[in-house]
Amino acid sequence: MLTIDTRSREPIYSQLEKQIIKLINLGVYEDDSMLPSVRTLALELGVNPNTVARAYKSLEQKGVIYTIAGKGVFVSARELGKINTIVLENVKAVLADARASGVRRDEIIALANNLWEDSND
Amino acid sequence: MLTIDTRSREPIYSQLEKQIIKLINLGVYEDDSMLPSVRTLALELGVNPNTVARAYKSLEQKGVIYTIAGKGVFVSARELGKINTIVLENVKAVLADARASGVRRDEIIALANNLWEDSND
Amino acid sequence: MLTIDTRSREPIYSQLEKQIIKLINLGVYEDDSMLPSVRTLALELGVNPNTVARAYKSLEQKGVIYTIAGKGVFVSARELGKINTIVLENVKAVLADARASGVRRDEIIALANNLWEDSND
Amino acid sequence: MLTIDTRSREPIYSQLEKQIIKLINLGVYEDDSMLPSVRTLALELGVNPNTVARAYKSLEQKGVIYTIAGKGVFVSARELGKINTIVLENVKAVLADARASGVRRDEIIALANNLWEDSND
DNA sequence: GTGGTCTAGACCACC
DNA sequence: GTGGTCTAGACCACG
Repeated sequence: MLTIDTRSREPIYSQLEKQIIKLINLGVYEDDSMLPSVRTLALELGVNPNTVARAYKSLEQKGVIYTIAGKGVFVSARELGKINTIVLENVKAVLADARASGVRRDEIIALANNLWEDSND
Repeated sequence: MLTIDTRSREPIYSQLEKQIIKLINLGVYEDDSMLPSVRTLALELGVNPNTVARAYKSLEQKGVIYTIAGKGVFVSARELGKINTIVLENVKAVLADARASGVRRDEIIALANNLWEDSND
Repeated sequence: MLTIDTRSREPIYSQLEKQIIKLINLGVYEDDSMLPSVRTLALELGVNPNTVARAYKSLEQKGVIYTIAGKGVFVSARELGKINTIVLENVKAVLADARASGVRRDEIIALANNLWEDSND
Repeated sequence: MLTIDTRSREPIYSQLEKQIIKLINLGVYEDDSMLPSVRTLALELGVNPNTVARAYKSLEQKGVIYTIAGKGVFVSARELGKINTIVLENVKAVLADARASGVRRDEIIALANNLWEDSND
């Protein structure tokens, strides 16, 4: 389910964060269900447990998951698009950057229309 | 003209790259005009000359500028939105990711309208 | 009567200790009266019997309760604010720390008034 | 200046956080001055650099310090008792605990008066 | 030089 | 079994 690209410049813990957010958002991980344990996921991905723990901890601070020491890590009840907000913050930063580089609004909109062309939302 | 934020998380050389791209994109630096020398710019911004050199080198690899040894650094002739393409590639990747996480098109458009609200393009 | 929050960061056995101390302090559990058995309480709270036993053992070491093998667990005769002393030791250490950090007395008093605002003691 | 107690149950990184907050609050570390580097402090205290880095990172998230990668860690400009607020949060949690254990308000106030007896604030 | 990331272990507390 | 803390290293990016 989860995959990482060790050759990417993006830190592994950051890749994990994004993917877990995605899976929660898509409903693959349901509310209050337990996520893979730190050790299990680390073994599965071939990375160090510390790296997985770091991703989990960061997500906990964002309120996406909660941990019970000695029990496991669980999905927080999803509040009204809370996770969406997190994802959009990232997009916003990139768009602000693009704007600062001289990109025009219609270029962004064209890009969005292109990417979402086969969907109705 | 050029400013940097030493406290930002973004590397200085990267900030420089973006700003120079923007200025070229806006026509402030015209085709084949000379950019400030490494030493001049470094002095002006109070940063290490190596940092400026790095930004110039990276821009050269992207085909945005070219250097003539002993002469200076110059703006490459702008081909149809070539620079834009570079910037937009990054945006596209992020948007594709957002879509995969369940973000809707209208959320992106709202974001774009918000960021460009005080401009006409 | 006793409740625990399984999601809290505080260990369950510790939550139990505090609550039992409170109930004794308030006179709900009177001197030499018997506390619920380990098994009963564990069943009632839905926690592991080991966890309840640990709380009881800790309280016994503090002299708050005593056990008679084969009989049950009982409340020790309360000596003049003995239990309070245990709790207050912890508070004192934290307050001393706060003072060393530059916190003023009136800030502490305001905090206390705030927390006890709906009570008369 | 900074000391740790490796025998304490309190995590080293947490001890460091508190002490650094204290020193900043007392003005020992001034605004925008650089804190000891991760490696330096780790060597000085005889702990692992990761442990010091963890304390710094946590303080950064609280807005107490800021880091410039490759440069160092610096004290954030102190805003109106912002740090005080952090310290008081800790006190508040302990007092709430004490209240739940049956401690009365006047006991806390007596304790405060006792600790601050030789000061006028 | 600085901080950031990561590995490969270890021991502990909790349940 | 679980997560939390910590050590002793390593390599990288930045300036």
